[in-house]
Amino acid sequence: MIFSPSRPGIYARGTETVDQILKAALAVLIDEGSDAFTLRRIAARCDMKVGNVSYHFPRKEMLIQVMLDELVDSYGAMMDKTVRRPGLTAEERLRRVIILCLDDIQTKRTTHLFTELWALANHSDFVADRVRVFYERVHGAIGEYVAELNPALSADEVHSVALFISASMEGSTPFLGHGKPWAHKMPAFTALAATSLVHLAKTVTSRDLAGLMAQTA
Amino acid sequence: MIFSPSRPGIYARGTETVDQILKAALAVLIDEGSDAFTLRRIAARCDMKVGNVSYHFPRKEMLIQVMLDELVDSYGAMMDKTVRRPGLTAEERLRRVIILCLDDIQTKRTTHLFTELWALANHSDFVADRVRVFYERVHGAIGEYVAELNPALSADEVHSVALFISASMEGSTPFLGHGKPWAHKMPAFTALAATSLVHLAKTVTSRDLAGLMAQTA
Amino acid sequence: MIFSPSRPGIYARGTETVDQILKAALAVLIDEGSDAFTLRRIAARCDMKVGNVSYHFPRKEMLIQVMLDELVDSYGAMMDKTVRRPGLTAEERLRRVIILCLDDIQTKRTTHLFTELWALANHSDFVADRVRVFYERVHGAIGEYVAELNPALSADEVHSVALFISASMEGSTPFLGHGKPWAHKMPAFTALAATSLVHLAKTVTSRDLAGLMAQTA
Amino acid sequence: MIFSPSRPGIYARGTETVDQILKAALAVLIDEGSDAFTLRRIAARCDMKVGNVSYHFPRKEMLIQVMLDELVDSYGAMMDKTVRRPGLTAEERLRRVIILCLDDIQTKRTTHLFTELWALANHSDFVADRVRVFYERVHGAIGEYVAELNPALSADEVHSVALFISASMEGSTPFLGHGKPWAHKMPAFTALAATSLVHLAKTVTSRDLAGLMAQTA
DNA sequence: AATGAATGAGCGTTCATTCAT
DNA sequence: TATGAATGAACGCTCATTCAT
Repeated sequence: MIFSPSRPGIYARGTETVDQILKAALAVLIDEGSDAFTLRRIAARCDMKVGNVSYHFPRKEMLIQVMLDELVDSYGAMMDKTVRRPGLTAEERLRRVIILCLDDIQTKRTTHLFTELWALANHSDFVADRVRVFYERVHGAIGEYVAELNPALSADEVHSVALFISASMEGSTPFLGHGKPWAHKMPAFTALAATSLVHLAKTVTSRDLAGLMAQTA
Repeated sequence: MIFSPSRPGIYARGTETVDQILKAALAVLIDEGSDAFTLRRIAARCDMKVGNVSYHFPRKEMLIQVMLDELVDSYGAMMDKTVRRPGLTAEERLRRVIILCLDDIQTKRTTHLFTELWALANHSDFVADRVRVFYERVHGAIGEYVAELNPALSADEVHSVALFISASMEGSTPFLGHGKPWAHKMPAFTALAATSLVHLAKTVTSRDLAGLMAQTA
Repeated sequence: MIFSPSRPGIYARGTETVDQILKAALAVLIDEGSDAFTLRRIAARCDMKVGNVSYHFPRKEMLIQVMLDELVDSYGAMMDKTVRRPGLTAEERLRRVIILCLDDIQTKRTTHLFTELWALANHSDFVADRVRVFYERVHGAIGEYVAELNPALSADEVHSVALFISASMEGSTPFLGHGKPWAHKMPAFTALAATSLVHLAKTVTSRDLAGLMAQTA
Repeated sequence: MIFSPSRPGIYARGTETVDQILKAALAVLIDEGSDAFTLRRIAARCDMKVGNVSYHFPRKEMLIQVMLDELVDSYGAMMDKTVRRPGLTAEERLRRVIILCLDDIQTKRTTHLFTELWALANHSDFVADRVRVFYERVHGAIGEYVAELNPALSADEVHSVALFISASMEGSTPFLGHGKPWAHKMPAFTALAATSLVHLAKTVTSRDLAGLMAQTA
């Protein structure tokens, strides 16, 4: 017996196969994009036949859902593990989140994956929901530090600041992400982000968040 | 000229039919996403037959290229028109750019379009190039005001700051764009962005941009 | 130009192709049965590619519907043409209908087709409807002669007699139809049917149709 | 014995599992039609896995054969039990057969099953054979009464009359069977059939069966 | 005896593209 | 210029069957 029966399921081969399919599916999405996200390419990527992929995931939709669930979990776990270390000040923790995120954005995996997910979320309620859940977690973590650094802010204001901090980081993806035109400027970007976003978290006031209804036209 | 010289004149942009096709194509991409971006749906959208779309754009790729060229032009023109008004200070202009961008991000058109383009740019050199050209223009404009507000910065530093400002705005797309989970918080986001990014432009120093090599793991 | 442009449609080839497809589809249903009624076999039968069949009939259901509509029409036309001849008595006309039907039942086409349709009608409302419409026509024609031969019967009684006559004939299909075990006894069957059903039409009374609620249990 | 001797005993009809499968298979054929007659749906219907159905019936064909064998047996037994009662005249027995058959035809089971079998018999020798065997039995029973009621007829003539009587009844299936358009007229049909077919059996002559070669066009 | 896993063939359908009209 | 017709490839999915467990 080659595979360890560490997962649910009677036969070890089955759960191993499911893992291979999920891994291959993610790889296809990352390496070839959502246009190429077909059962045939996924099957080819893990040396299987289409029918077998269909056997384990009777609907393509199911494969996508399991894949995204695991993906969001793994990103959440990564964040928790790296950030929630004892003995660090809120400021230091916020700085670490920022650096962690921007480092991660430089990976091909994250650059490609999240741009695909943002696009898919436009027309898929399921993807939109998974993306929302993930960022709720991220914004929640960032918000904790903001609240600690700036106790005068209301919960809603804290969330707005967290949104801004997160957006400032995520917005680097199409500019400085993997393979993007200004990827080489990520060090400067990271330095600026860490400094200015931490400074913002500490100094932002309710007034800054209560501008007039912003309109130009 | 990219197109085969055997059909001269076809791509004159004023042509009624070609314009209809391009308009329909953009509408499909925005309303239905890149999965649905097929010649059939485009043709249906402008009451034509598939064959006619294929006649005017012998390769689907050509349609995408012409469409994107026009798109980038139109976005660039919009920006120029709104921003480059006489009699405004650099600070006011920068503030206006920020408000303009964030307003625009709230439209379905921009929210859907740019998320799609960021994803397509992962695997299409042409899309990547058009996106790059567009943002070069945006960053150039922003950089002008930054340089004026903060003359101590080098050209490269100005560009880094412009990148950060632009990223902070673009990053709002998947969070507060059209139909996104926190769209209702765009007013607070805009107020915060206008205040903090203008402040950043005025106060950032070379030191802020020269942090240690940012690494965690 | 090979084909005459006698049918609607801009190009003659198209309507000719549609005819070929319909002919091939019917041939597959007759020769291979409803299990083999697939686009691929239909296409193969008329030397086409699957995509072309799909082009002319975007949904398989459409192909079935057009095929059945034409089929019912053609059977109806056949019946009308052969039966409604001038200068014949009602009795002679009824006899001719019977002989015509039983002759027709001996063809492979009719034997196979109607047994398939009866089965398909169990689970397809569309097929059930087409079959019903066809037999309404048949029963109507038979009823005319019955009413003339037996003026004492009410319209409903006439219909009941027509149903019986028609059922007596149709019931021969699985026994004496093409390739069926007792096909060789069709002459005797026809003689008996012609004699006894005409006799029935002339002599049946309201009383014969008003038996007690027939139950055995 | 048709089945491979390498798995002796599997086909003992009393086996619980095999019985469940056969029952489920029949139910699928009746309720969903031959299109839906797949191992998957059969397995689902008896809460088994496809593999288990395949284990008990290594070929789908075998399942069909065993199912049909049992089916024909059960119909034959039903007929024998109900009809062969002591102390009845031949005429009364014939009347009972007619009523029994027409009652039975009104059940969903018989309506659906026999229409399916007639169609399947077109392209399956095995089905054709089972159907033939079943009707031989029916025609034999009917023929007994006909012979008794009409001793002047030869054996072949008796068979022809039995065929006609049986066909008259079976032909009601697609018209007045379960869910068919004129199901509500079955009482009148039954009354007419009982009266006229018994009358026919008693009065038919050799001459009625020896018509000219029946041909029209 | 029963099931999970896997395969290869086939299904209806959609696609971009070509070509004659 | 515009369209009907046709093609070949690919799509997600279902099927009967095989085999190791």
